[in-house]
Amino acid sequence: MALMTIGKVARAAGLGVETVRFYERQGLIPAPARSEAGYRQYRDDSVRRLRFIVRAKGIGFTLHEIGELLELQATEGAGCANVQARAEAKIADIEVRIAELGAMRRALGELVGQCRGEGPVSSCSILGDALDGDRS
Amino acid sequence: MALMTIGKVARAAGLGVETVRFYERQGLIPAPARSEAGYRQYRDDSVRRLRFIVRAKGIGFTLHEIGELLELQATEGAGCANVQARAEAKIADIEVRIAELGAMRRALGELVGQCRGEGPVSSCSILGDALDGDRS
DNA sequence: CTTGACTCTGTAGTCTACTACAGGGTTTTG
DNA sequence: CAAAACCCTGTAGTAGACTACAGAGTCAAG
Repeated sequence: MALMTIGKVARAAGLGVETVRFYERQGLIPAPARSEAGYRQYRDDSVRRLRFIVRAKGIGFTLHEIGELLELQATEGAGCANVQARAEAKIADIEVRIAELGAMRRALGELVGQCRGEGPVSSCSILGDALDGDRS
Repeated sequence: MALMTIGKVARAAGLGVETVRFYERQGLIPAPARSEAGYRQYRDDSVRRLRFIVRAKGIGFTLHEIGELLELQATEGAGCANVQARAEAKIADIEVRIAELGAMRRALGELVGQCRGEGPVSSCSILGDALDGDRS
């Protein structure tokens, strides 16, 4: 399983062939070696990289942000401080998202709790309250 | 501050006028009352609703999902069980997102930890490892 | 009472992230 | 050794979420 065609990496990563080529055009994955006939030849670390992209996308990162995350990983020797700073910024970003998702989950939890049975659903405005209440 | 024009709600919510009209077309906010001249007249709860949309969007919900969240809140009396089920599904959804963001944050944290100083950044591949390692 | 800021409807353009051909060559398999 | 299944490049179309006019009416300050 040393080298595989685009169809195989795509399937392994759960993507379409066109999407893999698209990611290559976007610079998210490096252009792979080519066979004599011009076929792309991938090694299995490409699958890892593609899976990473899929997961990051699922979490809500844009392709551009994913590109940044991948660069963090790739940046060689020099600019370690830079890499670190960017990683920290990303972490802060993620923590904000987590906190806000937590607030939303709590609000929905309360909604479910109060909705128990067949009440008048009048308290469903909790949702809005809990979520737009504090903003500072 | 009983009634305001679209420009004012837009500014209060941190959006453009066109975007507010767009959200109305999409059914995310109700069509407001109109002045004699046909101007939209908003009450300040519109600002809350718009801010909710902005925040939910920031967290990574699509407009469609936001519409669903807002419906949960709005559904009157009947269909409480339905509302509950949908809220629970949304909670499960949110928890998955939180977990994945947590994994990503931990991975980035490790990256930052190891990158401390000015090492050769060779260990930066942690990023990939931690994130695509477990998938079952 | 004019001028500039604001609003209206409606349509069209932009950006992101794909997705789908067209038209052609290559590899594999029955 | 065909025929199916793949791969190639390049272009164009789609869906979501805006964003920007055009052309016209309205309101508020000086």
